[in-house]
Order: sequence, then structure tokens, then C-alpha cells
Amino acid sequence: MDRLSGRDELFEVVRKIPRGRCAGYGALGRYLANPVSGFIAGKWMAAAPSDVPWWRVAAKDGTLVVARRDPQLGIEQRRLLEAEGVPFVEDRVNMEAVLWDPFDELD
DNA sequence: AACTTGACGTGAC
DNA sequence: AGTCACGCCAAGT
Repeated sequence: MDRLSGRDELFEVVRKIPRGRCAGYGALGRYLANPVSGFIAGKWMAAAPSDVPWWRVAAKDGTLVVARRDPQLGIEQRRLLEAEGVPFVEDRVNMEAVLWDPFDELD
């Protein structure tokens, strides 16, 4: 009713991820008024508008999921993250260092 | 206009 | 370690 569609609400949450931090799909989906699985959250992220920091979303273990279907985009995501000072281990984000959970912020 | 298909995970078993 | 259920929506046919 007076709430955004789950997808739009997800984008709102992604906008709140601070610079230099990174969140997992599952955590984001769980935070919504109507929680969804990480699977669904991922699908919604595929349609993320340009004004949301989509690159600050990765799999829980730090994998840049987008690289799976578009290696080029994966490279760009890594570049954007490193530009914010996000540390990498091999080809993954060091999630322990930068993990952002919306429940921790209680914005 | 109805139906099918594809789309950036995660944890439980 | 492999399989499976979970649940949404838009573009194409």
C-alpha cells in the first residue's frame, strides 16, 4: 500500500551503504519490510538504477557476483570499490573488514 | 491479454 | 560436498 515495492525499497537500503563499505545480498533482503531471500535481492539488483551504489553489494563471502555473467562489469566493480579503499583478498572483497549490515545502523 | 522465461544468493538439509 | 527451496517482476512471445 503505502510502502514501496520490495525492489524499490531494496534500492533505498543500498543507497544507505556508506562509502568504503560493502553489504551482502541476504542481509539487504532480510532488512526489508517484506523480507526476501538473497536470491531475489540479487535479481532485483540486476535492475538497479544508476543512482544506487550497486558496486557496494557483493555475496556474503566477498565474491563479486556480477563478474559471473559480465567479467567486464566485475572489473569495474572492483575498480570502484578499490577507489573507496575497500581491501581485496585474491578476487574477493575482504568482507570482514568492510561488511555493512543495515541492522547495525538502525538508521 | 495470458503465458513463459530469465534474472548479480544463501543457508538448510 | 552436492542439492534444493525460497519468491519477485519485467521483457519477450
